[in-house]
Amino acid sequence: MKKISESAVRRLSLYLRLLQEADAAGAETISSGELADRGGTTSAQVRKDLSLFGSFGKRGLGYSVPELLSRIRAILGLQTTWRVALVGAGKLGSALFSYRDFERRGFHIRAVFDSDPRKVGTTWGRLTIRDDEEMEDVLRAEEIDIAIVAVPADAAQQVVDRLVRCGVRAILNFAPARLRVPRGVALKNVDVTLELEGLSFALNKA
Amino acid sequence: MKKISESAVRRLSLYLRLLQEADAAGAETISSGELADRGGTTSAQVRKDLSLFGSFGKRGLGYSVPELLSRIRAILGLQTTWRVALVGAGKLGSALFSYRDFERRGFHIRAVFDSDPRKVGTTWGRLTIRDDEEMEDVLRAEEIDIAIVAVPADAAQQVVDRLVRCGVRAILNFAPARLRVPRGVALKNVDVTLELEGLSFALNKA
DNA sequence: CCTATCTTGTGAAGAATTTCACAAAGCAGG
DNA sequence: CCTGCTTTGTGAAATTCTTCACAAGATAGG
Repeated sequence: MKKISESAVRRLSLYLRLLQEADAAGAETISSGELADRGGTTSAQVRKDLSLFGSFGKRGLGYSVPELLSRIRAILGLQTTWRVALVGAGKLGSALFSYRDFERRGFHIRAVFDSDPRKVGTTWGRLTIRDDEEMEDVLRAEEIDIAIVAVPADAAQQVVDRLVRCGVRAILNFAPARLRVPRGVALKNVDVTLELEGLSFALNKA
Repeated sequence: MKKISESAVRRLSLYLRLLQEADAAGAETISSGELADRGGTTSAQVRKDLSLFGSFGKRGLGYSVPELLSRIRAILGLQTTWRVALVGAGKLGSALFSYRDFERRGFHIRAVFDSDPRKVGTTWGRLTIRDDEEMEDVLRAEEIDIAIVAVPADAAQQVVDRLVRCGVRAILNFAPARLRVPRGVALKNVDVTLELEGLSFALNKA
């Protein structure tokens, strides 16, 4: 299969959200132009992105909202629910844990870890915070697919190494650090400072 | 001046962090190759990125760490401290508020807003949470440069409109929504669900 | 001063991504 | 069934971004 660029995947994710909104608003069909307007891109871009995976529209009519929804869900692998572990039970971990949107979109948090003995054993909702040392057992028992790393930067590489050793193949990292993972492990970074610096650049330039 | 791509700016931000690490480790000079290795890119990319803004290195020697640090800081506009407002005093807002790294990097939170009357008036450290309605006065009094939006998706556009009306020209949005801002206002989105969906795609494909 | 060794800065080549533009397909109305 | 209007899917063109490759500057050692 062709190589799909990261930006194309991001846009698919965006289209998915726009389609959900259109669906909730009762729309039956939607055109590439409408998707483009709402998503801040161009109709040609929308069609190109979709054409990477097949042809889902009807000429003259546009796309069926429910069909395109389910096509994109299938492309993104969102038809199963993913089992997620959260590493780091600090403020950020807590905020992510109680963010209900994940659940709604099929990302279920099944385990929480922290290395601080004062936190280990306390409960968050239905979950008990486990010690980092228990990671291997818990990850395998819970069949975790994806890990979210919300620990300080200087602990992040160690945590990631352990996750990889335990067989986790997708990691979302919030620590401001450039992490090494072996080929075959997907890693995404959310780096807020970096985004703020991007804004600083824009302000500085203007 | 040439147009600078968003990815180039992100990389500069990354180089800055790597340089800070190298500086802390006592390095006097660093080569494009070393920066590339640590940053996961190539030496040619590093040199191209830097060459967009000038020539800061010495042939045969590499770059002076302190000099390159201060050059990149200047490029990114990080020599002043930026005055930041946080809109939304929920869990995420709270986590962002207590993230000490922002302060250290020159982003000072000077105001916190929420629309919930039960939160308004309570204090977070040295700051009192203000009502959204007070935004205009407070933003002008505090000379806010950058706003961080951490409110639910359905409130985000309204908040952004108000911020823009109050003269804010840089916004970091955490709500899962595609927001409209007029030309001249810089907007960055941090969208965790989108990143998770990217991981889902990677897992699904493999 | 001369040679050997680095490493930068940068045109030019190459790759990837986005935009253009249009034939083909579908519908509506007569 | 024909005409007019719409919107897709997609090669080709244009643009943007990355990598290559090498001349030229800088140092060190003799």
